[in-house]
Amino acid sequence: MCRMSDEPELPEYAERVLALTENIPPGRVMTYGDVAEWLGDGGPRQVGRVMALYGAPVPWWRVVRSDGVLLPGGELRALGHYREEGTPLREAARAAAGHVPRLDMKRARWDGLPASDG
DNA sequence: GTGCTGACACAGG
DNA sequence: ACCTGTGCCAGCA
Repeated sequence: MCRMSDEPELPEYAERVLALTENIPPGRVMTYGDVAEWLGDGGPRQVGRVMALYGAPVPWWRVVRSDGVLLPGGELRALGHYREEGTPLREAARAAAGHVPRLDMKRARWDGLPASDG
């Protein structure tokens, strides 16, 4: 009822983002924009903020950029999980040259449906 | 209110 | 592969 000022949206929105992040099946990923669109609120930047602030306890590596570029600093950790979960990566011969592999968004992108195989 | 910044997205060079 | 500009939403000085 008499809600004088707006509530802090940090737990509300954050919890939804985190819930969806945990909802993402192994071997699959969602983009920041997809998460925002799936929730029907906020934008990719808000999702990014939530992940940066509260994404620690959740599989944050399953939320990536549309480019498929791994997070700077967490690339090694994320890469370990990807290889562990079998997430489709674009591992070209370049990877051996010292380049960091990117995600194969075409196959790794998840639409939010539990029965979605790809 | 204004301006900058950010785990973003897309188009162009 | 690299950088630039624009659009987007929210937080902060």
